[in-house]
Amino acid sequence: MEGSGRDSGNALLFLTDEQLRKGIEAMFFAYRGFTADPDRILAGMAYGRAHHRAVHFIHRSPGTTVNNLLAILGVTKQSLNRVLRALVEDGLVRNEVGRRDKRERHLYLTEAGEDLERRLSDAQRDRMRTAYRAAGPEAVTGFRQVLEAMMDGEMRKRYDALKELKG
Amino acid sequence: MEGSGRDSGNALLFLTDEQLRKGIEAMFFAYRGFTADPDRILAGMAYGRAHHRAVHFIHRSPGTTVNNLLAILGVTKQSLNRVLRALVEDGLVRNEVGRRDKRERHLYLTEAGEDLERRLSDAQRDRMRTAYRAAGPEAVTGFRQVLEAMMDGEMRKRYDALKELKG
DNA sequence: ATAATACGTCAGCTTTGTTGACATTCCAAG
DNA sequence: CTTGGAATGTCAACAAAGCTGACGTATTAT
Repeated sequence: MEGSGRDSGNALLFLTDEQLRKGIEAMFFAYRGFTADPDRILAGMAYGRAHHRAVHFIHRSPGTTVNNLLAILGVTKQSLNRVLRALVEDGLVRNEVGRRDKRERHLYLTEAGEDLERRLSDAQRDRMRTAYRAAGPEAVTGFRQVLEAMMDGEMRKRYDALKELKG
Repeated sequence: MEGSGRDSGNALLFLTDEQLRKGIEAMFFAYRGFTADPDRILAGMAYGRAHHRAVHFIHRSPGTTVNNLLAILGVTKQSLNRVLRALVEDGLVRNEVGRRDKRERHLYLTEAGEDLERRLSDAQRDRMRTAYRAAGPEAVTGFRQVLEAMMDGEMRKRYDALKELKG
């Protein structure tokens, strides 16, 4: 039970097409796992992944505006509005007219919203934690490095902006 | 090379909720980048991500059956059939009745199919390569370790099965 | 002979994205 | 104060890609 391929021969072996393909497939299958648990929770209710994302980022940046959320999620306002309307109607999200700029709507989770967020992120964090623990701290560092290098320019900015908030 | 583990205080810092949240968000934004380039290519044609996935796995395992593909992609046959029909009609995928079991249809890419596959995977590989190069070989190892630990059981099996093919 | 498997297909539904058009509210510049 | 543009909300129509359920047809297995 041995080395399972230490790439020690060629220093650039990790850049071969084969290695890249493996990375691509790993990304595909892993993303499945990444979303599987929240998806299961949401399946029963009338919600989907889009609702999860909205709830996540509102929880993360309470008081964020619709436009902000739009840019982070990278969808159209019509698409987001549908999701947001459902969440507001169901009492998970609260809508507050801006004090300084009354055109803006600031978004907050209600208690029920925070409850759902917690259920979803607990499930997702559990999987992430298990994966992190199995891989170890150095692997985690590498994981994050590769992911950050893989982001699109615009998304990378958003990610960095988020990092500054609580990071 | 073992040195990682036992910094008494912070040894488990990578398992805090904050660290896990960062990982979750990195995964979200990175997946955006991961699919962005193929999406752009496919946008013009009448194809989408589903066609890309089908083409990818047929290229990767030529002669695979419909059932096989179904299990790898984790979708219903109706959903896959819609995609496959379009690809066959457009002459990108070839359909061959099984020699041993005539119920099975073995799937192959035509030359046009291989062309598209190459265009798509070149784009995706380029981004992956850039990310790999920026992060370095050790980061890549960690990246893969975390991803593999994040997969669902069933998907993990499929991923491992694929690995053995060209491993 | 019968049951199970592999595949295709029809019909209908859901989620989540898209455009385009249009109204409202409001800030800010002239 | 008027007006242009920004931020938001909403309507309608549509598309991609998933789903369930039902049914048909070869083919293979029992």
